[in-house]
Amino acid sequence: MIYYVEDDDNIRELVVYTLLQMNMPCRGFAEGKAFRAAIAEEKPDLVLLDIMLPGEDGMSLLQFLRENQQTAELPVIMLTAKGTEMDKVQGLDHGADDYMTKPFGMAELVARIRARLRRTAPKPDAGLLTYGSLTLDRRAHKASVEGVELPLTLKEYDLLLLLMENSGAAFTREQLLEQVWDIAYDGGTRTVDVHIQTLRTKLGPCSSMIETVRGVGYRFGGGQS
Amino acid sequence: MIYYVEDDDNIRELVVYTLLQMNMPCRGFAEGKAFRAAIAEEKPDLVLLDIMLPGEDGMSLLQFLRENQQTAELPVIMLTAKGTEMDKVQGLDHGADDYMTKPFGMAELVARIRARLRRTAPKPDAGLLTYGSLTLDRRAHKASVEGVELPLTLKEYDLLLLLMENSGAAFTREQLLEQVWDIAYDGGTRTVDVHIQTLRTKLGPCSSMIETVRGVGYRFGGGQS
DNA sequence: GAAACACTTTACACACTCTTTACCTTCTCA
DNA sequence: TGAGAAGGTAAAGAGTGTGTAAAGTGTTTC
Repeated sequence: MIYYVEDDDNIRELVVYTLLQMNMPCRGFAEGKAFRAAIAEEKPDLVLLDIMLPGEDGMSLLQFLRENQQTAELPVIMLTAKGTEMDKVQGLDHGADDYMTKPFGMAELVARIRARLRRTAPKPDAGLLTYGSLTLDRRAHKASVEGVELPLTLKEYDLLLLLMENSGAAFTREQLLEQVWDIAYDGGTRTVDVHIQTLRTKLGPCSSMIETVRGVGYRFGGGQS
Repeated sequence: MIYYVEDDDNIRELVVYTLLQMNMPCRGFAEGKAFRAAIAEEKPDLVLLDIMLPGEDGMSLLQFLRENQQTAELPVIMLTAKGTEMDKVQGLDHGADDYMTKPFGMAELVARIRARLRRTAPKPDAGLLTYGSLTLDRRAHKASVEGVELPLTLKEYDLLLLLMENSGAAFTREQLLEQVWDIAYDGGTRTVDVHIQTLRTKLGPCSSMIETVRGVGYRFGGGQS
């Protein structure tokens, strides 16, 4: 959610409309009071501030945001007609993350907003593969069922990882040997079967997630992620 | 430390000189190759990139930075003569954090650099990493268990720091060698194991915080911070 | 120049993991 | 329904990885 404080109705509505079009939830405020009230209720992901406002100006709103712990880290972009270098330096040094002068291009505004949000966006669960109550954490290199860590060995982990990464896809024993073991298929070995077996045992309630594809090999899950 | 890639000697020297005046350590590079070499040796806190360079252009340098885990999070400001809105949008969407067009004012550049660094700067208490009764103080460069200082050697400290900074993440011996020792994996060496061993001994009651991930390497803590 | 210290290498033992083997169960198709 | 094929399961030997101690190498300090 983006909050935008701007007293000029035309500009405000144009920007709000554009952002909504770009799939960026957004609320406009004509002056500081309503903005403060909204901030108290819900924290946005980013704030766009005009500097020259009737009553309380943007600079003091910025200061207000920075002084409160809850909002001190919010990305703020100043959006204003005051365009001298002094103004920009002052805005940035007061804690703004970016400073754009009117008239500004919508595409650039959106790009700058994205650049800011990119930094604050929570990392996309880096390396977590989840399927039902089974979770595999690549970062920590471990798997768990219902929050309980599974004591997987290296090959078991690699095998489960490969299967989960390609959930729904069936693998032949040959493919599994090549990708997990890094060796060429050497004919009749039951190694894969044995590892699948121990994996299933350790998975407990989730053991049925590894399905046998008779005559072919194995597959993880039904297909939905 | 700030790295600045710019082929125009006059501009580069002017900027470098100004930044140094402002007490911002800075190194200039005339082209991508020297820059890449420097990056491999030491990571800067921020990168200033010109787009139009002889040989490899700034955009591809930006991409290079973003693709490598070690540099993916570095703040990057593009600094260029290409000033159409399209150029800016392209630069920002490729992962730049800011985009300034020449000619730019030095004061504004410095203000924008400060704004970026403000975000990445270590938080006031970020010098302290705590996990249970184990505390590591980066500022003082020492660690303690239950308030008692541990007599760690340099490598032991670096190793513990890396592990604690990435609590919950599993590292291979190879990664540890590269990041703590700054050397490429040379095959069968047990150096890491030995250091982990001495670390564990010194950690005493906290020795179990360093977990062995069999077949992979080591991991600090269970994952919760 | 010797002592102290940090770091690396080496060596060995133990424990765990992997693979093989053998036997059993289940499924398929004539 | 029965033979053969495919997969499940258990156990044991082979193989590998890690803990640990101790020796070796290099650097700093006095």
